[in-house]
Amino acid sequence: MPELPEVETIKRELEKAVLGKKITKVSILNPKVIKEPSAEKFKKELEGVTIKSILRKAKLLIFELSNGKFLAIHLKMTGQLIYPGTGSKLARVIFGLSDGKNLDFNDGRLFAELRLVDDWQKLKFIQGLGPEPFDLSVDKFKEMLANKKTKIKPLLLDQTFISGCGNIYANEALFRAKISPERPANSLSDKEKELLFKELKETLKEAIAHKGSSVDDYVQLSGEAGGYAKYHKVYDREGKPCLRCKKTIKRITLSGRGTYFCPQCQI
DNA sequence: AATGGGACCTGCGCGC
DNA sequence: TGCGCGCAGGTCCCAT
Repeated sequence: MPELPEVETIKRELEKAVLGKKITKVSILNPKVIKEPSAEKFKKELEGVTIKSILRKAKLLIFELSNGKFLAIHLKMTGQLIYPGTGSKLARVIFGLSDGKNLDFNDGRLFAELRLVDDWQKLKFIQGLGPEPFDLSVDKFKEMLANKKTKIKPLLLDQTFISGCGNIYANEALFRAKISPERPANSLSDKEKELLFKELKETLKEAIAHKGSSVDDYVQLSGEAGGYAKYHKVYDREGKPCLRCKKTIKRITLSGRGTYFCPQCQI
């Protein structure tokens, strides 16, 4: 489900909603989503602790807890955090809080991963992450693309290369930079690399400002939809006219992911 | 080394 | 109304 802007939205809302509150009860409705430690330990070690801070690293949410541990949540495709909880049939873990309300963790497809760990920085996923676009200089970005023969779009989705961008925003950034998703990364001119880098950051920033894109399952912490989907210029617009040149938007599959682009103005 | 396909799962929308 | 199919925002693993 969510990419960097969606996870950032949830992070900011969690800070307002649950910071300083105690987790009084953990109800595990489907233990499949708990990757470590065991479901029993997970419950035992979380009950009674206070939420001290909320962090985000790429698409990973991290709760810093008063017992020195960290709860790391990756929402993957369909994970949701909802507060106050509503007891959806897709709720997999329900955290009862000291304010009498629940924080629900929902996940239709059961891809999401919850981990209670001593040190989030040691997580394999974290160790493999490339830099977020906001932590990169344009020069470094250009240098990173220089030796890459891979198609640019799959490269933008490679979290070990650059982290935080997912399928929607990769499509959007390439459209805005007028670059074909199939171009080998090292074939981009300096100007194109600069433009792509700028558009990628701007797309992510705009998406954060609108509290994310509600496509399929993503919602804000309150359960409300995010507002950015109506500003998408190319994602999910197959068969519709390009907003720049009116040519029909095409959909292809690149490394297994739906890829939308304008065959005329993205070159 | 890099790429591609399948796996992990469930639910939804579509065409028939 | 019901069924089967294709599709889904992410990541990991394995084969080539």
